[in-house]
Amino acid sequence: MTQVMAMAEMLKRCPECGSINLSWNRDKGEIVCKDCGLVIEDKMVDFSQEWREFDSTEADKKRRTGAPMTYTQFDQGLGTEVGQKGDIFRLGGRDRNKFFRLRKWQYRISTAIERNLKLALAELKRVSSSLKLPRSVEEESARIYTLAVQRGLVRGRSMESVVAGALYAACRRHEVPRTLDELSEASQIEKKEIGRTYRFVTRELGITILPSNPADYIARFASALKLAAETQSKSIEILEKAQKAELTSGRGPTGIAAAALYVSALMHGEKRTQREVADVAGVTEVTIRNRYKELLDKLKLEKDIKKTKKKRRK
DNA sequence: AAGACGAAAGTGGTTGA
DNA sequence: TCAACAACTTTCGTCTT
Repeated sequence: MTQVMAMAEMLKRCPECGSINLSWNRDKGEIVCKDCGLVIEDKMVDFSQEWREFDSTEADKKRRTGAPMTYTQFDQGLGTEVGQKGDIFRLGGRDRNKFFRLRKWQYRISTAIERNLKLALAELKRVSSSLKLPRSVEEESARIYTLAVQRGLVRGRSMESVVAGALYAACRRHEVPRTLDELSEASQIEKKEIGRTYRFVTRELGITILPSNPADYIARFASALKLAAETQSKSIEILEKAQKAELTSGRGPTGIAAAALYVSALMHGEKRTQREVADVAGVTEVTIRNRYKELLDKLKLEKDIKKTKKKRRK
């Protein structure tokens, strides 16, 4: 018993520096150590169940309205079947005919959509869990997918690509950044295909997506590069300045985030090569260089890193 | 030798006629 | 539907450390 408690205690500590000063960003599925900046857990398990059941009596007491309503079940967890029970025998002739018709339609509609959704949601869960996406995003993407199926948007497209598109859209809406590359990796769908269906689905469904913010990527990239919290917050500062200087519009957000990180790493003497930063950000060194150069002349940051390049002549 | 830098050519997507 | 365009990539040669 004491062992269990000891383990639970350890989980609340940063494995890097031992600090207990952790902050948990539920929406992003990240636990961040406020002292050293390490992202301890961006692999969110499943926090959606708020009680535990030790036996069935207890389960019955604690459950409130049965299974939670959820879009990750094909019928949102609330199956409806027309007239299975005894109700029908209480109806007269005409009503009874109407009833049969309804039941037939119900059956047809549900089997067509249901078959598709069952498969698709299984796929969605697979991809989502391999990307360690938080539950809220999974829900959202399942909702988007369901809408897409109901509007017949899947016709002519592969189910998997629509699933990937829905996931990507959900990530963007929840400001849980995952790049197209990561989605592509997890779903085995080509990047451009995901992008295409993503645009198509969001346009058809009228989903508005805010342009993704480079700052959303910082925490994850910084953690992958093992950069200090100080460096991380500095790079966010840089990003804000860059935004004011209109350096961010039209550029790929990952490139900007990568460049900001690269610069702030230099400034704090935590040198990382362009190659390293480029790899975790999924862009090329060239892009980092371009952004980096823009940051330097537009924001006049030269003096801060002068020590590394002192006798450079134009 | 490895990293940083920049030029040139190619790719995929957006936009506007 | 097509062409112009911007952002980004790939590739490669040169310079710096």
